[in-house]
Amino acid sequence: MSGHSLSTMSQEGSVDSASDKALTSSEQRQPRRRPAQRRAEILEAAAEVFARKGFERATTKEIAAQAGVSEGTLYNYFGGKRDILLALLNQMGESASAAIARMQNGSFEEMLAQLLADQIRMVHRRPLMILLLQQAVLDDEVGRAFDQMIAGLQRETMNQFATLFASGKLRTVDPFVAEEIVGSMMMGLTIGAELAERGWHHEPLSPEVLGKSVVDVIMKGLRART
Amino acid sequence: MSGHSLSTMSQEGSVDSASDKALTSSEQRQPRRRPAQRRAEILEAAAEVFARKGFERATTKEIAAQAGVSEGTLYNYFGGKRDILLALLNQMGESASAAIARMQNGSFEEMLAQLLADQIRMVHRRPLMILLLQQAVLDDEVGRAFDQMIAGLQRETMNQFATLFASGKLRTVDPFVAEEIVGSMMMGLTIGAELAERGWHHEPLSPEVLGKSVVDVIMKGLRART
Amino acid sequence: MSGHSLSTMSQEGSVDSASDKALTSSEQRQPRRRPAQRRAEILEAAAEVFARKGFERATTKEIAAQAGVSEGTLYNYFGGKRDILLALLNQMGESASAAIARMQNGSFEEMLAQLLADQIRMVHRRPLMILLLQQAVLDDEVGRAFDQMIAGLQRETMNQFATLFASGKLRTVDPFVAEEIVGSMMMGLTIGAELAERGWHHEPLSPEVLGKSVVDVIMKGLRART
Amino acid sequence: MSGHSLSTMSQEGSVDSASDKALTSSEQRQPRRRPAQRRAEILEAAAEVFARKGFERATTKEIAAQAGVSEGTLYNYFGGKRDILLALLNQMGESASAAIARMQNGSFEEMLAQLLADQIRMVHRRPLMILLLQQAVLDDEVGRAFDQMIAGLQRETMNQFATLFASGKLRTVDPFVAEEIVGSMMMGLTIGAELAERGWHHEPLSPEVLGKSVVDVIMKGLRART
DNA sequence: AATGAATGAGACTTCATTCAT
DNA sequence: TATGAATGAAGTCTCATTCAT
Repeated sequence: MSGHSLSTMSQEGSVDSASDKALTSSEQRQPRRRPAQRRAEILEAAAEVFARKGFERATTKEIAAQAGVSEGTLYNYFGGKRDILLALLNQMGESASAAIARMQNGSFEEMLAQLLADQIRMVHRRPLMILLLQQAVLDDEVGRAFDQMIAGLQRETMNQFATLFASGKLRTVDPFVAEEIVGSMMMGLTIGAELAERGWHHEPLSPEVLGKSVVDVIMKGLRART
Repeated sequence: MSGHSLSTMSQEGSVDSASDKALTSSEQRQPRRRPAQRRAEILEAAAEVFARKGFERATTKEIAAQAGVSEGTLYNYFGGKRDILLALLNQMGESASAAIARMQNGSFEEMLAQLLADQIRMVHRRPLMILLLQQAVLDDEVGRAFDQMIAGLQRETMNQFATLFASGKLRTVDPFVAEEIVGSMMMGLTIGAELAERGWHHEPLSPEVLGKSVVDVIMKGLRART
Repeated sequence: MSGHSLSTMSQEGSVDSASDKALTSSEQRQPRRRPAQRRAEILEAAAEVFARKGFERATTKEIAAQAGVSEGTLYNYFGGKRDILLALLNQMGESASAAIARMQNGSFEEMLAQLLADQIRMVHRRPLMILLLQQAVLDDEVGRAFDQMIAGLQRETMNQFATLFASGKLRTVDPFVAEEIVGSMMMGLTIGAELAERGWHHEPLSPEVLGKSVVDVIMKGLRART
Repeated sequence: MSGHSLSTMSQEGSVDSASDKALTSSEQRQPRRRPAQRRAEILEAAAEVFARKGFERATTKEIAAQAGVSEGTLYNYFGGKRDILLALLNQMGESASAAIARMQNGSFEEMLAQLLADQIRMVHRRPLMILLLQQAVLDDEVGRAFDQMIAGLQRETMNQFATLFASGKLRTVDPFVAEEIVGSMMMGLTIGAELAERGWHHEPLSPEVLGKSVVDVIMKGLRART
């Protein structure tokens, strides 16, 4: 995969199970709360606002309101708006790593299909891929964090490709081209999923069906004999 | 193609053949100049600044400086910053349409490869795909313009797929899935090309080679018999 | 003089003659104006607000209001609040230099008396010495500018002392101590003048009388034979 | 002395003899401690932070950290940041009074020299004179406290001057001018000492040497016959 | 008595847009 | 038509102070 590929950052799981988040704004003052939980709430709120408004147009005021805290409180947990984005990115990176680690069993095809499905689920939960791409490209530090987030995935697929090549099961395709194809496909489908999630034209295809079909076509194409 | 696909918006041709494009800001007073040319210069400058700073962070001041005009002058040609982006998008849409119209000859494979190569060239010239995606998603009017830009391409590929299906040359794959695959691949490769253009990790692959290889793999995969 | 001495920064003269400054706030929009004049008006307003509120408590809003412009306009002329202070300091430094250059004639006593009187007049016009001391001590860049402002004066008095010593007209006092005495006296009187200007206890003494008396005492003290 | 003169606020003595003063912030939980001591620690910490950052830029957070307590605790001992400054000022005033009371023996010259040396030592320990001047000028209540701090000194020197005049030992100089000279000299030297303490240019002169020389020159100057 | 999370007013600054020249 | 000074709304961030624990 070639740098722009993407990861399997899925279920954060642990963090935002708190369903009592929505204590919107009526209390005088937020009661004390476990800092880790408050932090997670802010991240969740930020994800929501970022997805809706983009990074620049998302205001700290709105993030705070969404999180049900005052604006100043944000700065007790994060250095600033940009830091919130970075924290979000790291959080996503960690769950991506966890998801990859959790996988490692079936065939290459199955693995790819699963990665793809994870991507699509992730984007369903947090349609932030386009925003992250944009910020990664504009802000070096975000870029680095974004890179790191996808590094594991990239390493994994590359390893698998190496094995397949060694076993002669792929026809003569430049392995970098193969990598590029798979990576681009993932990126493209992820973007597509985000657009679908946002109501762009078509029904979102089921992650499982789509993942399986796409991988099937790609792998058939890579294996085909001339 | 499924809504998020992308187009062949390539050579604007008309606009920047002018070799005096790089008149960044030195002239004392803009000599007489055809308004259309002035407009094109502003668009060119805006594309450059948008690519470098993103939409929100690009300031009208910087665009004006890059175009070698004063800030006020921008408003003699465009309604505002957002209008400049829309104009840019329309300009790109028009050249995409022109490119598609110019094409229509070879096989489906050749056509796809050419579309892909066009995309990559376009992104090389104006690495704005990520920005446009982001703005399209955030701003309805940009979204509509973006959609329109890719509509022609989408229609065209869909037609071709229909023909292929009718001729029984594709194996049993849901045509929407096929469309999704091709569209996603294009989107993914375009994003990849923009990232490469911005120095992201790998050498940019040659548009021609990449286009051909990718299309070959995809079509083989779509044709393969079970 | 020993580093903390101070200068003869007096009449800016040219700049703020504009008596039409007080076009307080009724117009829709400030008409165009010669930038240099607008700049000087802002400096004048800032001096006034700084003197009244101190640096930190002076708000850009109040400076703008005092100058009769909008807040944003400040930033067309200066990089920020701190830059306004630096500009003020430089302006004062320049008039101090000019005042010193204009002087160079009479005896050492006359010169000192004149420097002192200048100081007191300066502080009468802009009671900013205490503020400048504080900021010079807290902010390196202000410190440097402050230093530079007094460098000329320091050099001048040191030269004069050297001459007096060479001619044996001063009794055996460490020249650095002499310098310290004169410098401290100037600083102390300047502070005293600022306090008086601010209504601190006593009537402000006339610059001329005070300058003459003080210098007389000091020089008598320095010349006295054991 | 003329209002702006300054005092001999020297060794607080009682307060910080405690050698555990430097308990910056390491203890886990403040063990039992006499409230008066805790108060003194906070004042000490505040002095340090005020000297380093100025009054406005000193944050309660930093003062608390420096004192090794939590922010909230500050408010158990003081009404607020401003109150801490006032308490500090009063503390300094008290030790100044004590120092004056302790003195009263030698000649006028000796007394002046000692006052001066005290000043310089005080500023060495707490370089806050400039800050206090600034705040005294901006805040009426601080101004009053500052005034009170120097009132004793002022009274004392004025008395001495009256005696000297009565004895005909001073030549015909307006007693107010004499007072102004001595007061200004003290203020000037104190400022100079603070600047030196802060690394401003020259080596700090020894308090004793400087005090003696300065007083010698001044008194000679005041005594000189025409 | 001590803590430190929460608050929110208000500071500085940016920038798209307007409009007198 | 071109200019760029002026505007002011809105954004990010700071920090003294409060108060539940």
